Amino acid sequence: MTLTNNTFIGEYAYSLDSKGRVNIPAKFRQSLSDDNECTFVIARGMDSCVWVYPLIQWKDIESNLRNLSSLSKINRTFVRNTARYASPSTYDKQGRITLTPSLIDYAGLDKDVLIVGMVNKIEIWNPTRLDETDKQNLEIDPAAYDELAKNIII
Amino acid sequence: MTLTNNTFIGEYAYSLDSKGRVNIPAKFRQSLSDDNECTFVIARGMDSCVWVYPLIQWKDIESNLRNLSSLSKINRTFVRNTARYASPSTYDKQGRITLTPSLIDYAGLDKDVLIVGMVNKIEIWNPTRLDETDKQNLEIDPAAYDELAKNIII
DNA sequence: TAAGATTGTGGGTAGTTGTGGGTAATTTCC
DNA sequence: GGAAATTACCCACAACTACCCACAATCTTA
Repeated sequence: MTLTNNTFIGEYAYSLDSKGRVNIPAKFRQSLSDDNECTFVIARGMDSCVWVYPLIQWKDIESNLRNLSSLSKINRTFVRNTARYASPSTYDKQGRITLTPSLIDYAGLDKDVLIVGMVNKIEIWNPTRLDETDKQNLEIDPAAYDELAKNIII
Repeated sequence: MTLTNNTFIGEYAYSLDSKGRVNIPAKFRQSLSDDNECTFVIARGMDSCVWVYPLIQWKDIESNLRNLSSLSKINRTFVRNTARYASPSTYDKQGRITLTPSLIDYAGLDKDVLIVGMVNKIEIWNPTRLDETDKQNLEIDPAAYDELAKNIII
């Protein structure tokens, strides 16, 4: 069975080895379209996790960044913060990508990691941190959910 | 793996040697298209860092500058400030470009430097100064930042 | 149920990359 | 014109990365 291309759902408990490699779940790899050339772009997530984009998805972001003139200070800051911690990573014959030490540190990753499908991208979490984040989000403003409900049918 | 040509992302901690040479990260060199003839143009950044453009990207900028009429004072100032400190630099067999003493001084570069991919160009920073700049940017108007983020799906 | 294929994990090796320094060619200045 | 300084080119080494192979656990299929 195959879902839509470049679409990721589900959760997997995998491990990060001593060389900073994590396996990308086979189902996720199968979902990757060929024009991605087996490559993801890893970046800082907005929560304390690692974001993993399919290459072509990232190229979209990149072309938006390219159109921001560096004359404006806010543009420079935005481009820098976005591009700085991003890097491409092609998976090896075993299906693993290599994370940078900087990202491992940022997300506080240890041996055991949780890989979460986020539809258009993938998140890599330290399980403990995800628990904590979940707890905080229980207190989410119900009004915000209502606002969201206007935009999405579930 | 091949990303888009002349596109630079990621952050690298490299060093400036006694001869004023810095390595251009291998990934950045691989991204350079052939028509650049292994040449960058180095210039003063708008923050206190060095900007490094691929040659053909710089040629674009030059032709934009050419279209600014010198009748306007702000144009004259802008063109002068941009052109004045710029100079081409071809990398050697080890992949290093040589910075001018003037630019090293301007960016306050020491032995340890941080190389940052800014999509269409590269920045070379004194790590301490980048930290300071980051802190100042925290005070940036969040509304303006959000506005920017709204137009880019990340 | 058993055999085969696939998937996740660990480690070894060869090639690449970053860094320092040396030498020859070129330029500058007296 | 010659000496000094600067620049460009080359070599060497250490650290790192990407690639390869091996194995065990899981899933699939006959």
